Amino acid sequence: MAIQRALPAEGDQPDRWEAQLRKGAVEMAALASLWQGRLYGLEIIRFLESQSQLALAEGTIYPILNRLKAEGMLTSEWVEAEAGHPRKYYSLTDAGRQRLRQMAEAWTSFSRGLSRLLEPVVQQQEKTQ
Amino acid sequence: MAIQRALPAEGDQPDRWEAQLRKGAVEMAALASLWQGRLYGLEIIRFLESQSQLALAEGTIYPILNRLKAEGMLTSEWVEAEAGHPRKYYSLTDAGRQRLRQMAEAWTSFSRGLSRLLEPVVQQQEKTQ
DNA sequence: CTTTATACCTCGTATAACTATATATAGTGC
DNA sequence: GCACTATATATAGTTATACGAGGTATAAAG
Repeated sequence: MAIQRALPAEGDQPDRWEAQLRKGAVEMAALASLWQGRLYGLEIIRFLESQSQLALAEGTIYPILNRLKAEGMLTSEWVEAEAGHPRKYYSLTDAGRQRLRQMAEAWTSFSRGLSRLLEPVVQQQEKTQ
Repeated sequence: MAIQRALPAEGDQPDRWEAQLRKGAVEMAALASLWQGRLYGLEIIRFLESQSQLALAEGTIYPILNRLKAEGMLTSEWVEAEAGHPRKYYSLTDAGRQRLRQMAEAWTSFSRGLSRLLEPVVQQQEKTQ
C-alpha cells in the first residue's frame, strides 16, 4: 500500500482561493452532469473533469451524491458490471431537475454580476480577442 | 440585554446553495471593488450590493479586509469624516492588483467551464432573448 | 444626557469540501 | 483457493468560510 502521505505542508497557498471559487458550485455541477442521463460515481468525476475545470476527488463527490439523494434530488440503482465492482448509477428526479434549473438561473445571474464587476480588471489582459 | 439568540433552527434551506455559490468569490469581489479607487468598509458593502448580486454582512467583510491587509494585498488609512465616525479607507497594493488579475483570470476560466456545463439546462428556459 | 446615526470590529457557530483511509467485488497468477 | 491488483463506493476527521449577534467609538440632534 505504501502510505506515502506526501503531507503537502500547506505552507504554500498559491491556489487557496482558486479552490474556494469552486465551493458551492460542486453540487450544481454534480446535478448538471446527470442532465443527459444516468452516470455512476467515478463517471461523474471523469465527466466533470473533461467538461469543465472541476477536478473532484472521490471523497468529495460521494458525500454530495448521498446528500442529494437524501434530499430526493436523485435516485440510485445498482447495476452489475461485466467486470469488476458493481456500479451505482444516479439519475435525476423531477425535483432534481427543477432544483438544477433554479440553481442554473441563480448561477447565471450571479455570474453575470461578478463578470460585470471584473470587467475593468480583465480588460487590461484582453489585448487580443 | 435579552440575549435572544434566535437560533434560526436552519430547518429551511431554500437558498442554502445560493449562499454557497458566493463562497470564494467574495474575496475577489472585495479586491475588485477597490480597483477604481479607495473605499471604506461599509462603502464596499454598498458598492458590491449595487453592482452585483453580492449582499455581504459586516461580519463577513471586515475579517476579509483584515486578512487581505495582513497578506499585503491592500493598505488602510484612517480618514476623518466631516460628521460621525472616522473611516478606514482601503486601497489595493501592487501585489493586490496582481493577485486580483490572476483571480479574475481563474474566475473567467472556471465560469466559462460551468456555463458550458449548464448550457443544456439553461437552454430550455431561454425562450426569449 | 439620552437618543440616533454612522462606522468598525470580533466571537461563536453552522456548513461545506477535501485528505486520507477503509471497505467491497471480481478478475489474474500460481 | 489464496494473495494481488483494479475498480468502485463510502466515511471519519480536519480545515476554511461566511454569517448572525453583539459590542465599541464618534458626533450630531433632541
